Parts: sequence; C-alpha cells; structure tokens
Amino acid sequence: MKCEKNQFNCPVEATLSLIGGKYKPLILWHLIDHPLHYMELQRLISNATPKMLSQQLHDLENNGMIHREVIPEKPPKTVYSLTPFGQSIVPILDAMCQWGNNYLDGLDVQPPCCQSRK
Amino acid sequence: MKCEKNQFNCPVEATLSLIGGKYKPLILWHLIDHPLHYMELQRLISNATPKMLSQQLHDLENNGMIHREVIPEKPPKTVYSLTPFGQSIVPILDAMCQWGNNYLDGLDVQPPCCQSRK
DNA sequence: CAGGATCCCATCCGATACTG
DNA sequence: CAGTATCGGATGGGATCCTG
Repeated sequence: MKCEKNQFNCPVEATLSLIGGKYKPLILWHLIDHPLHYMELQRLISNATPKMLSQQLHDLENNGMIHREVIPEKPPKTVYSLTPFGQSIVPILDAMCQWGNNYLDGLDVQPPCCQSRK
Repeated sequence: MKCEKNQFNCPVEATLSLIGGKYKPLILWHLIDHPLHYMELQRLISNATPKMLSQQLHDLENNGMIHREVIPEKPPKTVYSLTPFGQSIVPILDAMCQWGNNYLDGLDVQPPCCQSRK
C-alpha cells in the first residue's frame, strides 16, 4: 500500500496505509520492547528478502513510525527503534494481534509468533 | 489482499488478510448500525466501481464477515448485514478509525466520513 | 554488515460495457 | 436493481546478484 497524504475513503484507510505493508506490523511488533539491528530483524522475519525488509523499513521511517540510526563502526551497524508516533499505534497492533489469535485458534492454526505480548 | 488460511507471519497479518482490501473496512463500517442494500452501499462508497464493490462484498461474505440475502421481488433487492463474526471485529475498526482521525487531524486533512461513531 | 540494482511475476484495482 | 465480463494499468512482492 501507498503511504501518501491523498484522500482516504475513511480514517481506517489512512491507518492501513501506514501499517498495511506485508511485513510492517511484524516489524513494529518486534520493535515494541527494544531497538533492533537490521540483522536481528532479518533473522526474526526470515522469509522477508533483504529488499522487502529494507523497503518496508524505509516506508516506516518516512512515515515517522520508526527511527533509523547508523552507528559508524567496523562492521557497521544500524539500529531501528520506534518513535513516539510509532508507539502510539501499538494499541491497534495489540488489538489486531489478539483478534487474529482468536481467529487462528478457530482454524486450529498455531500462530508462529507473538501469541500475546508480555 | 488474499484471504486464505495459509501461514501468516503474525496474527496481525491474519487480521489484515480479512479487512485489508481497499473498501472492506469502509463496507464493514457502514454496516455496523444497520443492514444496507447494494445500491445504498454503492452510493455511500461512490468511488468504488460496481466490480470492486461486489468483489469485496463477496470476499467478506466468503470469510463469514457479512451475510448476503437476496429478496426475490421486482425490482430485486439484496441486503447485506454483519454476521456475529463480523461484529466481533468492530472494536478494531473503531480503534483504527480513532487513530486515523488523530493522524489526519495532524495533517490538517478533513476525514470524509465516520469521524466518530455514535 | 546493511543494504541497493535489476528483472520479473502475481495481484490489486479501475474503466467501460453489458445482462438477468 | 444488482450485479458480471473484459481489458489493461498500477502496485506489491520475490529472486538473484552486487557493493560501500
């Protein structure tokens, strides 16, 4: 999904335009409790290709949801963390995760991660 | 987005697979308080083409979120309404709508509909 | 290590026209 | 009224290879 400031049919559309990307909810989810390096995210979201991961990270950064900091070392590191704006959307992720778990339960599917937070 | 029962990276993905379509949240939103006819939905969601609207309606029906009842009259009528399963996801829509309104406020954009419910 | 570049395919979505 | 059929463009997402 695009992340522009165009007209939306509904505020819900606006919300989805920010977190509707394939790996975006998952990225945000992993960043809730602590910042992570690119490599750690790559390992946690292993079926995302590097291209997809960095693309989604850039989208989230451009929308102000996450902060990207490069640490000039050898080897170089990049740390991603939630901004306050990104934090503000966590309750929605929580609600969606909880509902999604109930739904998957009904299908007898084991969710691969984040069954519940905390 | 597709709506299959495949593997999801995250329960949030499962949720998005059901309500992530372009007009799905809006359709569900309009059906919260009362059932609607196809034509009423078409009028409320005027920039959806008939093809898109009926496609999204079918998706929602196949996933058990809405109920479709054909009333054999002349002229024919079709009534769409939320199922209990569809009702169960309303809190998420509420949360997303509320957050989206705050977000759009910050952009000085007037949301076109459903500023708040009730 | 953290990604960018390139190529390509699947799906989403819109416009227009038509039907029981 | 309540859709379906068809075509085509836009976008999302994957595979592979390459670089500072």
